[in-house]
Amino acid sequence: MLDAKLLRTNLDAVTQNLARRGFTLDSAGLDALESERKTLQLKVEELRNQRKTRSKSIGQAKAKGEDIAPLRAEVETLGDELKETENRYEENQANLRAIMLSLPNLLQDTVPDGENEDDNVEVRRVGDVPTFDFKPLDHVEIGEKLNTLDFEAAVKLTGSRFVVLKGSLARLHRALSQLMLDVHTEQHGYTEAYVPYIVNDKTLLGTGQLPKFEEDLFKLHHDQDFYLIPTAEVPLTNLVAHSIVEADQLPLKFTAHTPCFRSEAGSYGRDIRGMIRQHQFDKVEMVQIVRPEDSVSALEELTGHAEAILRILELPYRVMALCAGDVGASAARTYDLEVWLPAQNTYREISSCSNCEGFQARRMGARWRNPETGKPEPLHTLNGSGLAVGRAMVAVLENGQQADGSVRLPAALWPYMAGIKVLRG
RNA sequence: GGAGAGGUGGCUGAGUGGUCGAAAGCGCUCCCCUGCUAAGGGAGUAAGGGUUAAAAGCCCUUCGAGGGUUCGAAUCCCUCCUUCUCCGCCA
Repeated sequence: MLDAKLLRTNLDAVTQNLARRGFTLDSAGLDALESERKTLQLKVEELRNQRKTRSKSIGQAKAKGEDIAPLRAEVETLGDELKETENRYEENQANLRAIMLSLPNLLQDTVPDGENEDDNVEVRRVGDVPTFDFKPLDHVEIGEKLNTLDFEAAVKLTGSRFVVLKGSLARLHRALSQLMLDVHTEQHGYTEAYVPYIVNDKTLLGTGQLPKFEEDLFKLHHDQDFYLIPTAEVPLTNLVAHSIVEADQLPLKFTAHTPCFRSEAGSYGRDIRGMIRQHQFDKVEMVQIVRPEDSVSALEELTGHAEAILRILELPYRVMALCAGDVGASAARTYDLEVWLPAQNTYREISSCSNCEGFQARRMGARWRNPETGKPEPLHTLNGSGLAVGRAMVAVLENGQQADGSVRLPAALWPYMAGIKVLRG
């Protein structure tokens, strides 16, 4: 959510900024709603004030034993007018709120121009792309040879876009998430958290998945509005919802390994094959809660933390600065990490690291007490994958494959694999 | 799932349908006193919003959430959420 005051005082600048995303803000309509708001709010408050003072005078008259009947009759009509004005005010508020909740975040000036992912800007490239003296297989074929990847079983159990891992790949999947968690908690200063995988609608509103992106979520049949989490960003970031954090507590850094559930409603044609795009996948997530003045550098740091995992896994990757048209609605700036996948002969997204500034904080009511002003102010939130576990496994398999169908594992994984250094069928 | 008792400010905890945004205590901040320490005295101490160029001031809202009764609700009624105790069930 954007700062309502900014919208009132600087609507043109907001409109221009959002236009970079390709988002058209109906500034005239918003302006009209806003002036209506002002009128109605003043009226409502005036009427409430009258009712309050007169009701008090009734109380006083009663205490003195005077006749209160005429006073009561006077205030009664006031109530009707108040009710009517309040109704109009509430309707206005609901309209304004709906618009406010649907506006995306303002972009930082450093975000490159562009319409879609083709316009993203490569920031750096790390690691050497492996060369093979045979035609590299994709992870599906590798998994079949290892006899550990079973999509048919998943179809039987559930349907498409799920997977069953067995034996060494199930172990590898677990090893990867353990490694990531250990690095973030032991080397990067994150506090590990275990969180609910089901959250309510208010929590999803806080981080910005609702109300606009409900079709991407799995909703439960339940008497409350419960959803499966699409990312641990949701529960982790909302840990500070409706609270005021003392300055000396910042920054807060949380990490969690969770499954993520996405209906991916808008992507039925894409990545049909393999584990790249699933309804359920595991991810180790990092979240930072920081002072506003620290968020720009915190994004660099957090992105570095995700990169560290790729380096440890000896995977070649590149860092992309998302362009204006590709930055998610809650973010002010985003880096994607893309890992090299030999079978696709390209880099594919494996992490997304975003600075959401005060956007989520305002939705969540998450503030810190600024020592300079003594007042509670919105804090800044950041999140990033560190990393998507399934895609990391795909990358390890494809980059480590050998001519005989075996897979060489990076040394960092050996302790987590009971000493196994090479996967064989 | 069944029965019962609660949810009040940073915390503990009073609260009569009317002057209650709310006693008191703790904590915190500032000041005074005390030659250190300890103790004592005084003042202050919620959040959100509006009005304003901004501030001051003034006003509105908030006692778990949402409805209702009433001229007036922390207080009465209804629904929901949640915490605790006992029973049942279960990992």
